Amino acid sequence: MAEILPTGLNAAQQAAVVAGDGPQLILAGAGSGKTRTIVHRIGHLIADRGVAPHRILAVTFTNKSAAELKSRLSSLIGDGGGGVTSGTFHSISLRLLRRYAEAVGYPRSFQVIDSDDQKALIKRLLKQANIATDRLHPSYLLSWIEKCKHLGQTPQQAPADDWNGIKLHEFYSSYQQQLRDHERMDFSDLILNVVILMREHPSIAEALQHRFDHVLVDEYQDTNPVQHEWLMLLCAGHHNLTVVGDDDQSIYGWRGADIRHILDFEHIWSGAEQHRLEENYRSTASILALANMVIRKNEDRYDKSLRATQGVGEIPQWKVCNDEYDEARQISAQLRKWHDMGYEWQEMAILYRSNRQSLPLEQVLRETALPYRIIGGVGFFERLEIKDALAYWALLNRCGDGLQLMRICNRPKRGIGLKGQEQLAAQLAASGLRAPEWLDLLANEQAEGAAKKLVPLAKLIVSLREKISSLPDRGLMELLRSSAYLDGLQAMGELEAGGRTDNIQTLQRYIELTMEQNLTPVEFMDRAALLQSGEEEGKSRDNENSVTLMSLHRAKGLEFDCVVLPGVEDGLLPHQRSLDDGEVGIAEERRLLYVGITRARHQLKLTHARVRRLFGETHHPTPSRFLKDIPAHILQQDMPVKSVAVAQSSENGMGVGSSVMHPSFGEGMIIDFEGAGDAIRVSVQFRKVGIKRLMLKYAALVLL
DNA sequence: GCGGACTCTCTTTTT
DNA sequence: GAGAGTCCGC
Repeated sequence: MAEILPTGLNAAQQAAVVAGDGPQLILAGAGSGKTRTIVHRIGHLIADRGVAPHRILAVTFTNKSAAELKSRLSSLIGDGGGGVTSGTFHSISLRLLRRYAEAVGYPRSFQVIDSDDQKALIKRLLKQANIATDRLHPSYLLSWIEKCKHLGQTPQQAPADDWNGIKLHEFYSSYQQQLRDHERMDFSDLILNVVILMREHPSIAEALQHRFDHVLVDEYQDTNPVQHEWLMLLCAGHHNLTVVGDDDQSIYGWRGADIRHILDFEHIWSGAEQHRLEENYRSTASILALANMVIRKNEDRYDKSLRATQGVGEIPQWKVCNDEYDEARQISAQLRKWHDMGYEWQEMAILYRSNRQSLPLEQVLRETALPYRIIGGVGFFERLEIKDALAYWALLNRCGDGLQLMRICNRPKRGIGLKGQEQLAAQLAASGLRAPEWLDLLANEQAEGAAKKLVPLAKLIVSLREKISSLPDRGLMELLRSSAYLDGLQAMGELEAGGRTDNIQTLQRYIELTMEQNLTPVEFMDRAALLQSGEEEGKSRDNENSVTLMSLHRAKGLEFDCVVLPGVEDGLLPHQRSLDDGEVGIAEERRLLYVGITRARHQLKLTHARVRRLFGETHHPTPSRFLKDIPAHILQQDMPVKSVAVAQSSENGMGVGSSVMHPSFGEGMIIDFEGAGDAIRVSVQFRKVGIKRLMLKYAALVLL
C-alpha cells in the first residue's frame, strides 16, 4: 500500500495535484481517489498558484457530479471554491449559446428540444416525404444524424450516404432547418453549435479562449470527437488542459465516445504529462481480483492492474436462479441478509444493464417490503403531464414557443384536431409573431378558424400574466386549474390521474424553489431541459434510507457497500445488440461489467436467470461469456441452504464455512449441509474442481 | 373530431 | 406484454 502524505494524498495523487501548466493526463482507475485528486488540484491552482476561481472551468459528466465537485471544493478552500465554473459539456455550451446564439443564426431565446419531440419531428419529416418506416426507419435516420453531429459534421460536411436510394444528408439538412424554424436545438446541437461558433468566428473564439486559464475534464474516456474539438478550440491559447479518466470505464461508445482520445492523449497534446493512480481505496481485494480478471481480456487498453489497499474481504458470489422473479426474490433475500449483518439499505444497490430489468425487481421488493428507489427510467421532465404543464407555464411566462402551443392546444379537448393544428401552425407562422405574442392577439379576438377555439385560453393567459410575479409558482397551478387541464387529467382514470397530479405538484414545488433563487423562467426551462430527472436535486425524496436501483451506466462514479448485478448473462451483459455489432461493442460491454463490479466496497453478488421473458417471449440465456474461465475461488457459487437446522455443524466439528481437504479433489470449503446423522450431505466448493455434493459419511474429508 | 378496437413495435445505455 | 400508432364508424 502506498504511503499517504500529510495532505491525505498518496504520492501519485500529490504529483497530479501539483503538476504544472500544460496538458496533464491523469489515468485514474476505479476507486483510486479521482474526484479527490481533481478537487485538490483545483484547490492548489486557487490557493497556491493564485488562479482566480472564475478562470477555472471544470467539465463533468453529469450535473450531479458538477454539484458534488463544487461542494467538495467549497469545503476544501472555503467560499472561493464556489466561484469555479463547472457543468457538463451540454450545460456549459447552453450557457455560452444564451449569449452568442445569434452568431450561429439562432435567437438567444431558443429552446432545447428533448428526444421525444426530436423523434416526432423526424417522423413527420419522413412522412411528408412519403417514406415508409420499412424503407428508412426514423430511429436509423436519427442515429445517423447524431453520428454526424458527434463527429462535428454540419449537414454540408456530412458524408453523402445513400440508404435505399434516400440521401440521408438531405434529411439531416431539412431536420436542421425544421429545428431552426422552431428555434430549437437538440442536445448534440448545443455542443456542435459552440464548435461552429468558434470555428467561424475567430474573435469570439479568442474571447472564449481568454475566458478560462485552466480547463479540467472528468470522465475523459467518454468524450466524443465534437467534444474533443470543443476542448481543442477552447484551450488553443494556453493548453492548460487536465483530463482525468479511465479507459477501462469507457461505456458511451454509442454516444460517439472515442476511447482513442484518452489512449492517444500524449500524441494529440504534445508535451503532455501522464499520472497514474492505481491504488484502489474502495473495494476489498476479493472484489478487485474479480474486476481485474474480467477486464484483463480486453485488448485496447493501457496495461494496468488496480492494487488493493483494503482487506481480502468476502469472495464475490454467483447465483443461478430459475427465472427473473426467482432472481428478484433471491436478491431480496440477499439484501435482507446484508441488512441483518449491519449494512444500511442506502449502502446497497442493484445495478442492471437495461432499465427494463427493474420491473420484476420492483414488484418483488414491494411484496417483500424492502425500501427501494429507482433512479432513471422515464425522466421526470419527460413525463407527459410535466411536459404539458411546462408548456402551459412557458407560454404564460413568455418563453414558450409554437411547439409548446401545439402540444397543449387540444389538452384538454378544445375540438382542435389534426387539421386544426395544421391551421394554427400556419397562422402562427404567417403572423411572424412568437407564440406568446400571438396569444395576445387572439385574446383581442382577432382569430380565424381553429384559432377561435383558443380565444378563451388566450384570454385566460393574458389576464393571468398581470399577476404572475406575485405568485410563488408564477401562475402554474392557477393556469392548469382554470384552463381545465387538471380536470382533463381526471378523465384518464383515478389512479393514473393521482400520480400525475402528484408529479405536477412536485413540479410546482420545484418551480417555487427555483424562483426563490431568483432564476428567470428561461433559466428554469434550461434546467428542466438538461436535468433528466427531478431526483437529481436530491431533496424531497421521502425514502432516503433505501436500496438504489439503477442502470450500470448511471452507476458510473458511484460506490456502495453491497452491490448486486442481476442478469449477468449473454443477451443482457453482453447485450444482444452489441453481440450483433461484434468485437468493439462486446469490449464495451465487458467494461460495463467492470464498472459494475468496481462499484462495490465489501459485498458483491452476480446473478443469472435460466429463463428470462422479453417482449412476451421466453429466452434461455447462458451465463455471461465474461465469466468464462473465472475460477471458483474468485467467484463463488452460492448454493441454496436447504436445511437450516443441521447446517451448523456435525459431531466432528465441520460446518458451513469449514475449510476441508479431500483425498482426490483437494482443498475446499463447505458451503452447505443437509440431512442428519448418516445421511448428511455436504456441498463443498473446491479450489480446483468446483462444487461437489458428497455424503459426509463416505467422503473422507479432513478438517483443515 | 372523437373514441374504441385493432395492430404493431419495442429501449441498451443518457446529456 | 404494454403503449403507441392506425383505422374505422359515428
